[in-house]
Amino acid sequence: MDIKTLCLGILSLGDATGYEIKKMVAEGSFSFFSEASFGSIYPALTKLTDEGFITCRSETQSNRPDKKIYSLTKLGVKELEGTLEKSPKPDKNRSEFLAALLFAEAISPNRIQNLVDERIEYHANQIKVLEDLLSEKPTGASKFVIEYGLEMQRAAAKFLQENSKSLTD
Amino acid sequence: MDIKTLCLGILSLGDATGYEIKKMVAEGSFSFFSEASFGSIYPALTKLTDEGFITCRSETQSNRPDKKIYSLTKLGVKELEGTLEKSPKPDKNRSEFLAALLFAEAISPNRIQNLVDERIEYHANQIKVLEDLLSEKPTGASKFVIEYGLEMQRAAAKFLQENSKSLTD
DNA sequence: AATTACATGTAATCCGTTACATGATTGA
DNA sequence: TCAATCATGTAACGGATTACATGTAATT
Repeated sequence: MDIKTLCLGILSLGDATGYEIKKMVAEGSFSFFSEASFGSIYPALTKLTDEGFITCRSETQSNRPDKKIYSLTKLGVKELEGTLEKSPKPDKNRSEFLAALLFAEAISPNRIQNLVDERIEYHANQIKVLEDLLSEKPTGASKFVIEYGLEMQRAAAKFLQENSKSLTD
Repeated sequence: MDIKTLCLGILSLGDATGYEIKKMVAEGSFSFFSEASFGSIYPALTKLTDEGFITCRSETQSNRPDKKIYSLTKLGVKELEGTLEKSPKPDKNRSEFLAALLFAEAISPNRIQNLVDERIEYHANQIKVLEDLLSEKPTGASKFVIEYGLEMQRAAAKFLQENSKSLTD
């Protein structure tokens, strides 16, 4: 999913500024399947405005740049609908941990137990973050996505705990 | 993980040509956490050779370009060891499916059931692919990684089946 | 007859990050 | 006092994909 679609989608949930979009992508339920920096979000919003998919109104502020609040237009809704009709692309899961396991086997076998231990802690952290998000009582798809993430983290942690000994002996 | 490290790691499992590395990354147990195209693999191998981390011997073939078989050097082993000492970076999981769910809720709610159905089929396919890999009787970390992937796919499919109704009502 | 597998490599292009530029306010 | 939050935006740079270039042999 490109950043323009991501912005369109986030704006479908409500008006927002570029700064707010960045925050949602960095911290909210989006953070588990997407990333984006200011350097890509701001230009995307400008382009989407030029294309007529969103509009922008400015809110004057003292001591800092004007807030630019973006809203979806009817054309933008159509565009997003069109995108949603297409089948989502397969997931991209990139795990340095799994790669490290494969390579450590030959190169430094004594590192493996260590990698697994670190990983279990990693999952514990991820679970904590997701539980915090859940405690804010999200509803609908948002809740579903967070619970999905939680389930995946728990399944991964469980698998590690039950099977890691097969790696070290 | 950058492509140079990926090549180094794959070569730690045994000598290989660029073409073979590409195949492993596209089809083997690597395909579930990494990607790379010829356009990045060939230049990476050239660079690694220049840096002394791998060596290259050519095998003449009739009717097609010489096979260039790469091997890790001692320096390359050290380099890989150094990389493995560092903690792996957090996973990157990008799922257009999850994003589509969040956005479809507002824009085309009647698409949701459809998305979920497609997704269940997607998992079924992934499971088939992984089971095929398992049927080749891998061992060690390779087996572990494939079983890990299987477990994740099954957990995802199960979650969907048990919770998707909360999305549509 | 057409596609896939084999086998390597370069160039154009895209997409995105990082760093830079600017600057006030609030909390630790 | 130092970091973080708020707020936008551009330019340099990097990393990787796609398409191009070349050509045989086996399979469908």
